[in-house]
Amino acid sequence: MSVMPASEPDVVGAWREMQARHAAVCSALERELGDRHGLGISDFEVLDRLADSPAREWRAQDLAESVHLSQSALSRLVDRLARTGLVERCACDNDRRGIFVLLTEDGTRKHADAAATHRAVLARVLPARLGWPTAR
Amino acid sequence: MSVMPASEPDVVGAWREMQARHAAVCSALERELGDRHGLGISDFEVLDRLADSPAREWRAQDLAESVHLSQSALSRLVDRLARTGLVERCACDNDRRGIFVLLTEDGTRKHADAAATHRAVLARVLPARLGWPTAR
DNA sequence: GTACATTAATTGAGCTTGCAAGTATTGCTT
DNA sequence: AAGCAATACTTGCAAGCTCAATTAATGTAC
Repeated sequence: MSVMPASEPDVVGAWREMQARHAAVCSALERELGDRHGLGISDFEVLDRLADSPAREWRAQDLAESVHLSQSALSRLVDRLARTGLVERCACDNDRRGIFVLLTEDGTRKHADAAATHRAVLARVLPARLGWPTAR
Repeated sequence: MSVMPASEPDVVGAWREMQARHAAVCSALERELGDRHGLGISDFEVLDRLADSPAREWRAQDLAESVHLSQSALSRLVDRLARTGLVERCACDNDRRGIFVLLTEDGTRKHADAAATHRAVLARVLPARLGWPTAR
């Protein structure tokens, strides 16, 4: 089967395992964040970045990079979050091309609730396969 | 900030790192498999499962589970691959609800070409971050 | 052997995403 | 300061995905 020298790590096997774990975590997060809080994964990630920040605000482009989305996807995601009142767009006076995205009070509460679910899901399903340094 | 006991592994940090790695690998694979072979990631995964199999054929449902897609996504994916002649649908006589998906000659060649790119990309970008047991 | 639940695949509808093009602003070069 | 490339965001559009409903075949209970 394998043509690769035995000294090479099985990079394809590692990738398949990572895909499996990633899919399992995403599907669990999507379901639980969705059912319990009405959030998608990307929604949560954005709220989470904003909540991490002392000022609770980020430049749109930095946010996009941080959550691994294209600028266009992030723009529409912010639309949706703003429409439900969880974030606000805010012009930035230094550079009037850019915008700040900032967490509202509602967004802060929503994030606090969802973060508990998020951690619980991760703790349950992330280490649930062999091969990962599950610690302790 | 963190409310968790210090003995717990940083599951959120591990998840963020995994998302970053996953995104990097997917974007590199998407670009290179697309540019060089006209395949998307899911396309390649399906061809890869078929090529692995001694009979070069799989039941559609097993394929869906193996590549972490819904039945409907797989059905349409097989449509696309069949339309370009890389796989064929084949009724299975035991259970006439099901179908076999089987790799054509063209599909076999396409897979062999693409697999080289696939391994090269994985070897380049998968271990390219710290924290993974990248092996000796 | 007829009715009913279950399973396999397909189809319809809606959503999220990325790419490419468009708009507005900034900054560099002359 | 005028022109032009680069940057930040938004919008049009097409691709791919999931969920729910549908169609077809199987198996089970009576």
